[in-house]
Amino acid sequence: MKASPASKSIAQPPMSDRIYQSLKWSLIIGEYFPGSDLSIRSLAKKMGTSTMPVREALTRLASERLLLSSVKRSYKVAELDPKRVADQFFLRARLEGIATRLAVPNLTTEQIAELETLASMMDKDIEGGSNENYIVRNYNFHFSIYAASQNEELFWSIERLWAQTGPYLAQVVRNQTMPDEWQVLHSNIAKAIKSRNADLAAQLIEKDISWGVETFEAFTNSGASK
Amino acid sequence: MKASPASKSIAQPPMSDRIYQSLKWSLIIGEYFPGSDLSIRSLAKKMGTSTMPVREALTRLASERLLLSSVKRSYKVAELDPKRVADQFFLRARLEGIATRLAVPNLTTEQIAELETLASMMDKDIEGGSNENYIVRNYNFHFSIYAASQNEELFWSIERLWAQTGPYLAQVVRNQTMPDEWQVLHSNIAKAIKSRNADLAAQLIEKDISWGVETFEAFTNSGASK
DNA sequence: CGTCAATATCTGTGATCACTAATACATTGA
DNA sequence: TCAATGTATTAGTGATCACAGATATTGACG
Repeated sequence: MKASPASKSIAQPPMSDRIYQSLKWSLIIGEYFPGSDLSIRSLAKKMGTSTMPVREALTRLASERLLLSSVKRSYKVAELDPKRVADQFFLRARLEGIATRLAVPNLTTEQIAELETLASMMDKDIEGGSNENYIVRNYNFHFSIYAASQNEELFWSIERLWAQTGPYLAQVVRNQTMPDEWQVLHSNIAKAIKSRNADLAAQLIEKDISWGVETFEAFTNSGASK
Repeated sequence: MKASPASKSIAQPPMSDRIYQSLKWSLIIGEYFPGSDLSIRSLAKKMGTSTMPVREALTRLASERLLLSSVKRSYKVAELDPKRVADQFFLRARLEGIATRLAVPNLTTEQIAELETLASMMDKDIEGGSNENYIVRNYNFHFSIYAASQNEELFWSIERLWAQTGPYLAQVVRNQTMPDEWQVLHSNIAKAIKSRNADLAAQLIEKDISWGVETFEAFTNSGASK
């Protein structure tokens, strides 16, 4: 890693990239709700740029199926659709299981220690009801594992799915108290990884994801589906 | 459904979309080689449009990791990288296996009959050495199966991977005679589906994909890697 | 004849404008 | 009172221009 190449400015990434990343992250952590409209001009105004880079960011997100582009009307987050959400969580379970299996032998003892501290902090987040912290730590926990799979395409595919299921998370989880059963789940995953039991770790990860489908069914059956 | 709103034109999809689809298909069928440069202006000239829609198409493709956008230099197809290609084929094998397992119970007898005729035509393509036809029919064969999985996200993920591995195909396969072992492979897949043996079908699909890794290893070991 | 610097010619990026289509709302008619 | 219609607003799309950075070319000098 060498010193900064540019002489004067710190060579920021292109504006369109920054907007793209920012929006993607907002989707992942559930800042946007299903059905939300995202207009080019209003976003451009908010970000203090022209419409061009915003438009580029939105077309990219739509191309990755993270947003919908209605024919001539504004870009929007997909509406909550049972079949679609089920498909996405099914894929997540498979891919994240695969990634975990690949990762277990690769994770260093330092990385596993970090996972353990993260897991215990997440337990505290659940007790304290701080959903915001939990969501970010949950992302970090999972994706440090998936990064260790050392398969970039796999990592990217999973992150894409998180961005797709994020708005669902916003709708269902963000304003609820988290069930106690979630406690120790991530600690157990860390434990399984520590003992280098790839099958168990993958199994637990898939179980962690299955709550999504279950919570969703409970959610739609309760008549909350608008 | 009312009459066409526009008085003269048939409401074509946006130019940027058409360019995007066209380029993606070119990638899938291996028309571009690893390392190829794709400049906005030259493509715009070739397509008879302004730079704008081309630029949009290219940023979308780059966002899906189908192209690379070098810092300030033109967009390009990724160079052949053993690790990367291996990762992609690994993922393809997993995802296409999953899709096949889901698809087998869903495929109608008519669809299976179509798969059988496609398979026999592919056998003839191999005998006749018509790689071009084989490539397109191979796409149709595989993706009629994956469509029957009825999981759009899965379908899309697989198609994305095909677009990523397409240029590799262009480099390695396009100008070679196809090995005889490929014969009957797809017929066997169709047969397994017909007998509703999902496990066997998935196994054969994964085997069909594994040639990619093997051929690649043979290719790189032969010193052909530039 | 070789090396290096100046420059000309690409590249993508971002801003601005013109255009068409779709929505919202008010006006008008029955 | 309600429905149909027309208009104003707002949406994304595409073209054009200005700009900065990277490469390739060319020229001069050692």
